[in-house]
Amino acid sequence: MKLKITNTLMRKKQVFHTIDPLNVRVYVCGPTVYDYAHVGNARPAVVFDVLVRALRHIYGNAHVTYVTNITDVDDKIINRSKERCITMEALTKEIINIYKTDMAAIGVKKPDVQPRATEYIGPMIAFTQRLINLGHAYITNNHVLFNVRSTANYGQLSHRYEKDFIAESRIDVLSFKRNPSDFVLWKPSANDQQGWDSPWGYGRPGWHVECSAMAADNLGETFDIHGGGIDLIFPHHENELAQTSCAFGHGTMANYWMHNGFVTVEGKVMSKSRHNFYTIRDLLSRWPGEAIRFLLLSTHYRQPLNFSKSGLYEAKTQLNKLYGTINRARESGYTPQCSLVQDNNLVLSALCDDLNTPLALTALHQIARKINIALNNKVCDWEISDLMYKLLDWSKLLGLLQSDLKAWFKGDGKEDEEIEALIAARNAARKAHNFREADKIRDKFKARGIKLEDGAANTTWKKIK
RNA sequence: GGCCCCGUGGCAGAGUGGUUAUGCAAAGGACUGCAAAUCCUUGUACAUCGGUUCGAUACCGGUCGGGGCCUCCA
Repeated sequence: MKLKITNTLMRKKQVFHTIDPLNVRVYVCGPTVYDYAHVGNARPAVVFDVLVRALRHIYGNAHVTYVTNITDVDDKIINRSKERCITMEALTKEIINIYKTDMAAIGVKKPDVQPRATEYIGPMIAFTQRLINLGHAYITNNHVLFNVRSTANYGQLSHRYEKDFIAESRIDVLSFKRNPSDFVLWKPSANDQQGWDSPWGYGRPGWHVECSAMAADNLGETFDIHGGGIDLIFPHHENELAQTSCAFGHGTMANYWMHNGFVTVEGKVMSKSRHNFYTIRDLLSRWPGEAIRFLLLSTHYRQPLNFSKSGLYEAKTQLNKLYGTINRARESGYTPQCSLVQDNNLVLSALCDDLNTPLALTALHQIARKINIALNNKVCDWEISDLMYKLLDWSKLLGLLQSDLKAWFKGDGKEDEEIEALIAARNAARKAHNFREADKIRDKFKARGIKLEDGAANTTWKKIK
């Protein structure tokens, strides 16, 4: 099956051809670690996690290299650590730990390499020196600046050209720039600021260099896919592309550029100053990570996504239904078993069409319905086992439905005994036709968010809140 | 001013030049002591105005509405 992806560089959907099928290489821009991850950080993490799962499925687990960086050199970090009166190292260590924990909780697998900018200062200095030597960068006022006029292709990714916006530029430009579009490769730091010694004095790298240096170091001078949020197209990715292609003399840095759409929160623009944002950490205290993941995948990655509590509720409901189907089949004595019947993997085919995750989710519902119909009709044992297998197996591509059923429906097990005792009491009342008492007990369960299901043989329970 | 995206039934959200997903919610039915779960059925949606076409929600153009980016800001 051919994977098709929308390439921002070409502005169209294209069939993906890898440079090397034995080593498919992907780089995605990660977070700047000065604050807790929010849903806007989580979207690219989840989306590209699914892309990488699909690539590993197609090319083989060992034949994909996935790199996402962590930006731990940044003015925001400097400022935040001052505010909190802690060292930058303490701040970034804390935030990185939280980030990794939160991403794991929403099912994001660890990338193969997760380099930190501070670990690559040497390569960044070398990279900058290389650009100076090749005449693409110049030194002025203790800064090293990239000269955008040294390459004819500047603007090819964002389709943004100097002539178009220079007159309307709202931002004051550094007076010593040769051209307003030139950007910083290295800038001086004050003595009390984070910095490193370099041929141009004590200072720190500009924002864009880190990705060029780390991508080249880990993936080579050109690689397959470069991803990130749509806001990164300009200037970040445009500048990375300019630097890398100039430094190495290849026309391009990555063959395919993919960008995920923006996230709004409860219908409004996500804004830190207006306190309109959800951190993953907060959400996890109320909702399963899988519901967060499900919601993020229920909209196509290039579309804008509105992240809302009601959306989370529906995501949870849908997961309850899917897990409920597996649970029902298991309670009927079936186990997942792969049959010899070949079936088109509908999740994979949906993902191959530019990562159509919403369509992939409907494939899950389709199988669930087939299982339920088969269970209702009590026929075809092997078919039920086969469908169960497919539901669970296909879901792996999306990173869903891999949780333990008991954990999903019944929590940590602390209440099990008490609940079972109450159910026994209720069933005794039912047997005695004391339905008023039986319903009273069920109402109590309902108030606790526990749903009872009276089966033919026994009564089972699920937490639904 | 420049570049770009979006507007689908009560809600979420795919897709397609003609047969009109999927999920949630709602209504009816089967089942059940009552429920729940599940299955079945129902609702004829594609901002607006033109154009192309035998035929457009889908292609093109205008309009209206919403959103993003435009240089040290991630």
